[in-house]
Amino acid sequence: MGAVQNARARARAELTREIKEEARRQLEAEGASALSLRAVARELGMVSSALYRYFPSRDDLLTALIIDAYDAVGAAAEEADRAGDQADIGARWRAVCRAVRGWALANPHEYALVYGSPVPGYRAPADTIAHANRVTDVLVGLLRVAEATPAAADPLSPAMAAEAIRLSETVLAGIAPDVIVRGLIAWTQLFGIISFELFGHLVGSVEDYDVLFNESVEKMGTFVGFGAARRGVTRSRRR
Amino acid sequence: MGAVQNARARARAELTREIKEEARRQLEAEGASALSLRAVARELGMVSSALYRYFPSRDDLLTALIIDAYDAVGAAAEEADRAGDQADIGARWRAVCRAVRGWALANPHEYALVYGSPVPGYRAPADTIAHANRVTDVLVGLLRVAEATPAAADPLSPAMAAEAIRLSETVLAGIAPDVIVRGLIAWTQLFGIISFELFGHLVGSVEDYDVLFNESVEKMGTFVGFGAARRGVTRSRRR
DNA sequence: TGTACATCAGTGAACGCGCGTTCACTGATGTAC
DNA sequence: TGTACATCAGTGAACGCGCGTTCACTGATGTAC
Repeated sequence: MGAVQNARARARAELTREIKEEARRQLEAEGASALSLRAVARELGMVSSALYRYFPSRDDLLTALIIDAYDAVGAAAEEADRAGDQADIGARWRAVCRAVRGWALANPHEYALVYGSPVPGYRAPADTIAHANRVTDVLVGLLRVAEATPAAADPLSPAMAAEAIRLSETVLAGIAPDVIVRGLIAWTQLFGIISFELFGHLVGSVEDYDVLFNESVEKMGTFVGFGAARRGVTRSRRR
Repeated sequence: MGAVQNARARARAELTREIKEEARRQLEAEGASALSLRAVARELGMVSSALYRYFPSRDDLLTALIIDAYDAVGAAAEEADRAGDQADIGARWRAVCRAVRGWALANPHEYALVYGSPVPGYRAPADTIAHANRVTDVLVGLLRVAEATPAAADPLSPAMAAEAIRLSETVLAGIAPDVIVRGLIAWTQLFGIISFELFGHLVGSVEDYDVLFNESVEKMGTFVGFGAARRGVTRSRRR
């Protein structure tokens, strides 16, 4: 257990990383279901059976990639959230949305791996959940400091109110029910528009996806109740 | 070219339909990339090479399934739109949204086939576009009769306004720029929330997805500007 | 510091599998005269 | 209505391929005394 074994351990960690990197490269080229242990091994100049020293099966490699993807998008969102003025909730919302989309555009197949169709024949193990929650928790952090909207103007249905109140008393403690619901709607919209862009469903409508995305972020930010002075901020940022 | 050849042609059409049906069944079981000509043939009691009389390649079969899926969701939306009071735009929006979700829940793998991650190694030919547009056109029809919102209260960014004006003068003639943008946002939200539900990203938040979906439809309907008396209608429908 | 032993990474062959596609063929169905 | 010919659906064997996983093995790296 001295420095020498650490050397072996370090070599192991290094190769594990390289395997995942190569697997990620193949993901970009072919998609998740085409990911092949043999091809990864071939590319690394190893024999396919050697990979079993690092991952007990193909599915475990896939799981590792999924966890990495969730971690990457989560980290991107966290970083964007921390970067700016913490008091400017509108700016934080914008930054988080852009970070998620930026990561998705830079890593389209990893995005598809976790937010697209589930990989056929693959069941995600429970330990992916914590990693999936990282990015969600960033939104929850924002909702916690969002201004409560005048709910009376547009009340929730009784069933929805009951659900939202339950959440606001447990996992989402401290967030107004109306804000929870609006947050969920904005959150699904965010991933909806990113998926539509990535998967080609915006072709033939708008031409400049940046412009549409930014507008969408603005309007949904207002919808949730992220700040009022947002317009001015946005305008000055845009120029 | 008499009744007799029609018999042969009918047999051909029948088997073509059966092949697609079986393929769809396998889609449900395994996902798109696992769709196998040999398995389809096996299940139909044919030899695999016989399928080549009906589809020139596996990709062509996949294309046929994609076209059918787009047609099915499009038809569901059209029918829902036509079913109710044409003057009640809010009710039509609700009906269309529920029809899309209903179809998606009933045919999750077909939904994933067209709205999930693109199938690796497969390029959709151009003739799928017309079918993809069917469901979109239903939304466009609604936007055409939506009340223009008081745009001055929440103006579009200059770049967005330019894009939206271009659309309102060409493919989306007659629809106010602000309504176009809000329609796009609501549309991506609709598919975003359906995808999140189907792909398991709502697990751990809300429990009753029906309730959340309906609330989302209400709020996004208001957002776009589909009717003002919607609340009353909704409430009475819900009971 | 030196030696005996244990751990571990990587090899290479093999198993058993399913896939898409091609091709020459048989026999049934339809057409023309 | 009957016959010669053309069209078409479906067969069965084969090609060439890649896959995940197992297993007995070699040799290098690390550990204990």
